[in-house]
Amino acid sequence: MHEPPNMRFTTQRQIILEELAKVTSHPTANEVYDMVRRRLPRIGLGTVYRNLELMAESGIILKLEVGGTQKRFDATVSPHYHVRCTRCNKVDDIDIPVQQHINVMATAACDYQILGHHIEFSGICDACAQRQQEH
Amino acid sequence: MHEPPNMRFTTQRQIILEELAKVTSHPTANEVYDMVRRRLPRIGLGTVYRNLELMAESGIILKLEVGGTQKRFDATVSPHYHVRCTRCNKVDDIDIPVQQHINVMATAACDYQILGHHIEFSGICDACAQRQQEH
DNA sequence: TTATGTGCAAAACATTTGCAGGAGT
DNA sequence: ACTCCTGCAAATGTTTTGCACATAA
Repeated sequence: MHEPPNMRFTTQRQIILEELAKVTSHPTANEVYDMVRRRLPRIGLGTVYRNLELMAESGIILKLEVGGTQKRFDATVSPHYHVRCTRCNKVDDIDIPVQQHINVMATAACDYQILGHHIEFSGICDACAQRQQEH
Repeated sequence: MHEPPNMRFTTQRQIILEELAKVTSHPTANEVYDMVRRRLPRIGLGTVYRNLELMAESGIILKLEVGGTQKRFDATVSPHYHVRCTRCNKVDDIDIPVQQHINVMATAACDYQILGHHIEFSGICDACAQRQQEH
């Protein structure tokens, strides 16, 4: 495909990555923008989008195209899946060892050259389930 | 959750569903709009969006929130997964029998109440693979 | 008759892009 | 110096919404 482009080590890039690595949530571009703006008040939203995109392309971070309207970003690159709460839209990691198995089955089941996959679970998170019980 | 609302049987609704059922692709709202407009030239794009949303909520059709910028719709409700070509963005069905297995594993692996899941494979479709070979 | 649905246009969002100046290498 | 990057603002693309009129039940 593509070699990572000749990427410069700018303050903006560094701080975006640092802020993303600080959280275990899976923030949207706008949430990253808010976090980064506390340290770099003059940064532009476009810069955040451009850098998240670039870093995702070169595999430094993960871009999640999960349900909902906005894309989300994740500093954890190692393979894992995601659960999204259908009530509050929170996204969490989930780790089940089926990666290989599923790719093999998929390769057998269609005439695509399978490159990978992502599983998105939907469910109700603990907090939302309890809120429901309280009534 | 929710009961299907009291839904009327309108011409627009019927034709949207008919057109969606005609194709095996997974059209975007705008593509559905184009198909339907051949038969109902005065239909509004808003109407198409409202109806696709309503029918998805009541389980008549499937709304796919797959990678890419637009949502896609599918008249096939029975459980199946999807492959998306990373070159041309085409989406096809793929059927592998791992549904149960995966839900059970996920339930054990997190504290969400798992409701379901979707797998999106990414790969290169036949057409794009051949185009590459030709050079 | 009356709640729901429709067409139209505007609004709301999310994301991308053009450009002139700024900063890594 | 020479690119690549940034801030800003405007443009784009997708989806939602307000409203007055139409229509299914």
